[in-house]
Amino acid sequence: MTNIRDLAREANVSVTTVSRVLNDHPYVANEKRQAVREAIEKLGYIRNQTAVHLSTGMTKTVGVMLPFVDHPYHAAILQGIAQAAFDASYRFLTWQTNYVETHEQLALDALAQQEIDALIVVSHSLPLSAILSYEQYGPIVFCEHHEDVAAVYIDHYTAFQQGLAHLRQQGHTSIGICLGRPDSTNSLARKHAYQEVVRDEFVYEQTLTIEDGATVARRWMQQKQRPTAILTASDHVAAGLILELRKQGYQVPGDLSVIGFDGSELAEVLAMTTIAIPYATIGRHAFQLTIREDLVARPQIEVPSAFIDGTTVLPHT
Amino acid sequence: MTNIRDLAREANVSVTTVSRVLNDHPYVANEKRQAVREAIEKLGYIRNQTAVHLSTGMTKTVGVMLPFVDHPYHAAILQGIAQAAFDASYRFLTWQTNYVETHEQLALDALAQQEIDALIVVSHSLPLSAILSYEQYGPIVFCEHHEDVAAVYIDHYTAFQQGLAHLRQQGHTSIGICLGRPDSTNSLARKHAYQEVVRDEFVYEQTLTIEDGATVARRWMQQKQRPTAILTASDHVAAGLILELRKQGYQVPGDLSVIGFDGSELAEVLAMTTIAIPYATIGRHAFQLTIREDLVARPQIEVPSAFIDGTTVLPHT
DNA sequence: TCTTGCCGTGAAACGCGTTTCATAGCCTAT
DNA sequence: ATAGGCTATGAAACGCGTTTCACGGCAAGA
Repeated sequence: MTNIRDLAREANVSVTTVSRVLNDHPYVANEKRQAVREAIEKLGYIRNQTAVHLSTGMTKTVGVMLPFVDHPYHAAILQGIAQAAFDASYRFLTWQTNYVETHEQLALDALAQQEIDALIVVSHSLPLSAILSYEQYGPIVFCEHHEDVAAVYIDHYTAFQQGLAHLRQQGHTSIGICLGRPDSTNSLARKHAYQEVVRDEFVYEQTLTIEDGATVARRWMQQKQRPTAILTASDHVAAGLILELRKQGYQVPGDLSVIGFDGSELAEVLAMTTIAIPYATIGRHAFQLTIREDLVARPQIEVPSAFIDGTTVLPHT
Repeated sequence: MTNIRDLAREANVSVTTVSRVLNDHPYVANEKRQAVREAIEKLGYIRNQTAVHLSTGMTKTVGVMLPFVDHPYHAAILQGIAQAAFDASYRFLTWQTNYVETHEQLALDALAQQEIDALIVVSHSLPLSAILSYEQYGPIVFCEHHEDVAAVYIDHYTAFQQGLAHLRQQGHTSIGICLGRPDSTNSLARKHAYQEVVRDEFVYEQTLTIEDGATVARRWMQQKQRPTAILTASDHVAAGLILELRKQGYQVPGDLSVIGFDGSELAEVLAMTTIAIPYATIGRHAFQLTIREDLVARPQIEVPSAFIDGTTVLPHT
């Protein structure tokens, strides 16, 4: 592998000058610049990025801590990160944690070990304080709302309120909700909005996938006391719920009104009533925060959700 | 930042000994090992990974070139890669290329610049030869079948044959297919299987998403000459097709039989007839190939597809 | 004419962990 | 008694690009 010292020798200049040419520094005479370029061509030089990283103390790489890369919600955020990182000539390393704390720890270690310049935490299981103690090593941005932390988030409390308000407006009083991990930041906000207005609780927890939605459908069918409407925490869960019910001969929204959450393609093709979340935008903002100068001020960005009226809610009679 | 020279001074040993302790090399006396450990503790030393990378000439990182991180098919492969990489203590960098050649090039550059040790090409737009010319810089593994290239793939020709055979067995003679990018390796194999047995062609191209499936439905509804069955290249396209048709009052499989492709959760909840592909397995194998000693032999791994009988195909009468 | 100030260039230090090579003590097999 | 092998340790080289600092030259402003 030829290095810049070889180039310097070949072009009869110092390594400093070679470095300047490589980095487009202006203080290089045209003939020397030319000579260096020829040497690069002749020797087939390729810059060693690792050496650049060590020398500059930056890797131009951000880490992403997220539980699953193949769940639609997380993948959508990842896509936003990928796009913004690309635009800024950054790369991103992904830690798929499955919510296992020791795996999350590895992403934090990478930050401390200067393998990444900053970390985006999409969702986590470790306590917030444990994560924040690594802020000394580099910027950490969250995709969930926490006090006094750099974050880009949607207000799940208000979003759920919107959904609940719509159902109550349609005359529903017996309303159920599907949540993901019961103690996640988002679930707590959702449950909060729910418990404020609902007397008889129907809470289905641990619902993340289409299959989980189908499971909720089966549970609902067996219940003596049933809600007349269900607000879910994801379009996929809602889709599983709807499709399983229809498969079993029930009517949606005739027998059960359903509201999704995400605003995915799946919701669109099912003409589902849902709450749209701009996930890619969250990812983009999250990345941009990591490279923002004023990150020490721990900026917070709230992105809006949008209620989308579809055909999976009917007035309760 | 304290470094190993600080540690050496603090522990009264040489940097070599410190390095040995850090790497669990056996030739270190217990007292010295202990002294170094105490120095690490006292000074709060954290290994600089970038320096390790430069020194060893390895990054323990593989690159993944793929068009989209948020499409189910690619995300599923990514998930397999993530898992296998994790198990081997590797990391992975993702290049989301959108099939733009200049973006694909960046992943190749990263390989040449020693930013990654190996590259997994999930899907590409650049000519094969252009990609292979970078093999001199490190292992390259494909997730598509190509002659004389390290690859893990499924036989799309045979998989499609299976689907077509099933439809013909059910009496369908007027059969359509949905393809993704028309000239991709996979599409060509599929078209090949199709054209071998079908006389009147109904080929719907550029179908990748649920929405695209809905679009196919609308086209189908307007056609005078219609196929009685459609074989798709993804469950999502099939789902869009099915749901849109049902929304418009058509019967699936009464009016149109549909076969999906992927074996996704979505297919399951729709009880869709489909062809299951173990995408995560593909990802895992692909990663494992990158670190295989005998990669120069360009091993090929074919993973099997499985026909799944569902409820979206009826005999043609 | 003298002081600034910018241009252009290079030697050397810097970032930091790993690895090679030489050295020395000690034990075992011959 | 001696050659060979293993343990233990450190100096120095290595991987390689960036950056600081010092210096000479030249032009513009005082």
